[in-house]
Amino acid sequence: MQFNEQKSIYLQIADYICDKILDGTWPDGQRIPSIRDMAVQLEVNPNTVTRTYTMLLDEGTLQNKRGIGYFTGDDARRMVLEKRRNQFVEQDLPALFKTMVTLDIGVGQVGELYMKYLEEQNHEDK
Amino acid sequence: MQFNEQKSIYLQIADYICDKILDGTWPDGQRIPSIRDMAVQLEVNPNTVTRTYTMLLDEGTLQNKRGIGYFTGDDARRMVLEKRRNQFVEQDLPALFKTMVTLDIGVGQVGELYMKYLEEQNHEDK
Amino acid sequence: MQFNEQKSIYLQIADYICDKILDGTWPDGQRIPSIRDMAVQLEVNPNTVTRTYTMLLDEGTLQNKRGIGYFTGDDARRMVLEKRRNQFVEQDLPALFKTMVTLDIGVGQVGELYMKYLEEQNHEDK
Amino acid sequence: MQFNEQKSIYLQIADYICDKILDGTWPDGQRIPSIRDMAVQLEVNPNTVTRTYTMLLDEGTLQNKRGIGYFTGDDARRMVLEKRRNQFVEQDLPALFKTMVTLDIGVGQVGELYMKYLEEQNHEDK
DNA sequence: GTGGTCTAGACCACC
DNA sequence: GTGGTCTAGACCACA
Repeated sequence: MQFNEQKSIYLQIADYICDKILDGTWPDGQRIPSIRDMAVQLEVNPNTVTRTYTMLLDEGTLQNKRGIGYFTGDDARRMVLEKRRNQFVEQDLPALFKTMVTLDIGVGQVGELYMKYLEEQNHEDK
Repeated sequence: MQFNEQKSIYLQIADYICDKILDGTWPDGQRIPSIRDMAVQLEVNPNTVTRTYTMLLDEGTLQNKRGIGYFTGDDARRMVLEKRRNQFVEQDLPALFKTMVTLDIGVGQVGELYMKYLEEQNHEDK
Repeated sequence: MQFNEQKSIYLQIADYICDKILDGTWPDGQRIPSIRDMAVQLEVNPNTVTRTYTMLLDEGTLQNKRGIGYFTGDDARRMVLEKRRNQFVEQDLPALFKTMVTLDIGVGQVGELYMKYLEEQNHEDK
Repeated sequence: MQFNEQKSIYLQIADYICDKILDGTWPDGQRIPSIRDMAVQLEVNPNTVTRTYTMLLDEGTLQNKRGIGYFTGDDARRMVLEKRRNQFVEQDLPALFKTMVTLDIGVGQVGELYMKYLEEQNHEDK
């Protein structure tokens, strides 16, 4: 996996896991790869994965059954969705709007770029 | 000046300077406060300001006359504008779009929130 | 390590590292000493080494794996060679030539001095 | 006048003056511009010119007649020539030779570049 | 363990 | 006065 340089790796792993939960790859209560497997797969240090799992455990996004492994939480999908929605509306959007004002970029232009984006995604999926 | 905890101080100072350049407070080629003055004004260590100035010097946003002081670059405003625009179009927007798709939020809703944002700004300015 | 007084220490450390890369001591992609180790070894402050490493990182001569350490770049040797060659051909030689003209010293004399230099080096190596 | 960023301005002014002495523009004992005039002409701070003049005064390259002005020394040309020759043979050349060895550049290549250099100079002079 | 950042304070060359 | 460099020491996030 390719990691962004501007964000901690353990947080990027958390995003990766939440993506899987959101898109249905890992339904609520599903077992997820062990720390060791995940570390091998993502080519990172096991300590880094541990850090991610611990954080998501504290949030309730993951649960741990001793000696068996890690599982998604029983209400994981809803929680992730809500967390992201809050983050989006309260943090990301205001910052974005501020930039739009500074750069004098209107909603119209953003809308056009969005259409272009959706098109590109479609092409890639095919 | 109040600094955000999530971003390095020296980067926030850089943003602060670029804001000044963008809004016309410091036109192209204008002298800006000396390292010491800026440090006193922002209540940070001179070394931290030095770091910011050096970075912006390397970028070309600032220039430097020995023994005299730092000045905004001869083409500073355009450079900052372009830098921010690129950042917005190539980094911020794609991230936004990805989130919109994941959270199933449409352009319409974002547009409404934008209107609300502009309104709030208006109230604050009054 | 002994440092020259006429040049900044951090630049001399950079030269030192580039020498190691050029002579094959540190092949491309090789891990180099940590900032702390290098600082102890060269008897300078870690901040000074940090400054060197950061500069070479920006150039691409070094690369960096978070939490692990610094490494020579994947194409470090070629880059250093080219950088030095450019410096030589575009800066050093023209300055030399200008002086030769001013002082009315011909290629022949320089050639003789070069031979003498090579001889001396030979004696020292033995 | 355009100044190099890597060398102090006052030293570059000294070089400029020595060049004038060497090429005969200012013969031995000739009056040279006042500090104020030189500063205006070179677009630098008078203090900087003062520093240059003082240094050259100490060396004997310049002399000062109180209330009248600055003059080249009575033996200025020979002194400058000797100073430069020593600098060249004892400092510049060895450094250059070392680089040549490192970069594996031979006398032959340098000779060719020298011919090219002389040619370019000829074109520029015409 | 690693690097990244920040502070405090000092000295220097330079304009 | 200006910036450039260096030291000392500290704290933090990260792997």
